[in-house]
Amino acid sequence: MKADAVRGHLDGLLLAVLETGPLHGYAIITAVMNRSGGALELRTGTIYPALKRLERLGLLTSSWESIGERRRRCYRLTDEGRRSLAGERAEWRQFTAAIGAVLNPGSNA
Amino acid sequence: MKADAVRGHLDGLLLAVLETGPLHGYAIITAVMNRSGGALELRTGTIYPALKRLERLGLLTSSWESIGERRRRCYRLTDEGRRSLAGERAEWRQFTAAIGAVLNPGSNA
DNA sequence: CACCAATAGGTTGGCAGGCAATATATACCC
DNA sequence: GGGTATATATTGCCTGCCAACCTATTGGTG
Repeated sequence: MKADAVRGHLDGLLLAVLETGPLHGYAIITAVMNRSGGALELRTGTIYPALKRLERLGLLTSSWESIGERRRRCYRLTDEGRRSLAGERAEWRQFTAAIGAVLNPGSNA
Repeated sequence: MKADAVRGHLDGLLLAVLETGPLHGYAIITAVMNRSGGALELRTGTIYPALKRLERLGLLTSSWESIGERRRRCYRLTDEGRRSLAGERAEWRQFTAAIGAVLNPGSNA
């Protein structure tokens, strides 16, 4: 997978892996990697600023969690985030339909 | 469709609409728009530099065509371009599979 | 005839946004 | 003590598409 591949679709990915329950940053990276079968390897420089932005937009909330001396920032979806995720999914369908139609005309896939 | 949507997939789109025969720039724009059902409206500032780049890479050749006083630059796929198109299609499948798996887990679509 | 929309080709500057690089710290195993 | 995995975070860069702009021909409408 070429670098920069998730450009424009990152928010949806982050919201999607948080749908089933709160996760911290590092777990989000591994979740995206596992779900994509290893194809998508997000970097910290990619997700931390993005998570911050999504929180500022009200789509996420975060809170510190302590495991002994260890600290994690745990992110969870807000209701607004859930609505936004639905929108991202709809946009994804339209996007793949549009590009797919040009790239593989007559495949109606 | 949000602006910037084709980011990273433009080359494939251009190669795809040229697959069935040579076209000039303006026709490429309308071809992409029609095939996508009006979803993708490319700008001249998007395609002309891209076509130039693809020609430099050897994936296209171009030639001037005159209709009376009217001039058109006609682009056609090279064999290398055809091979590249096959690659773009393969990458597109992998890309949609990866993002789709994260966005809609368990849908195996 | 004047005017406008459609057709046709092109350039330039800007900027969003993901990435590489870098930094820090704890936990665990050998 | 050293290496790897876990965990968070910032900075600057670069890619690449877009908006805005420009020129010119053609054809239709009032």
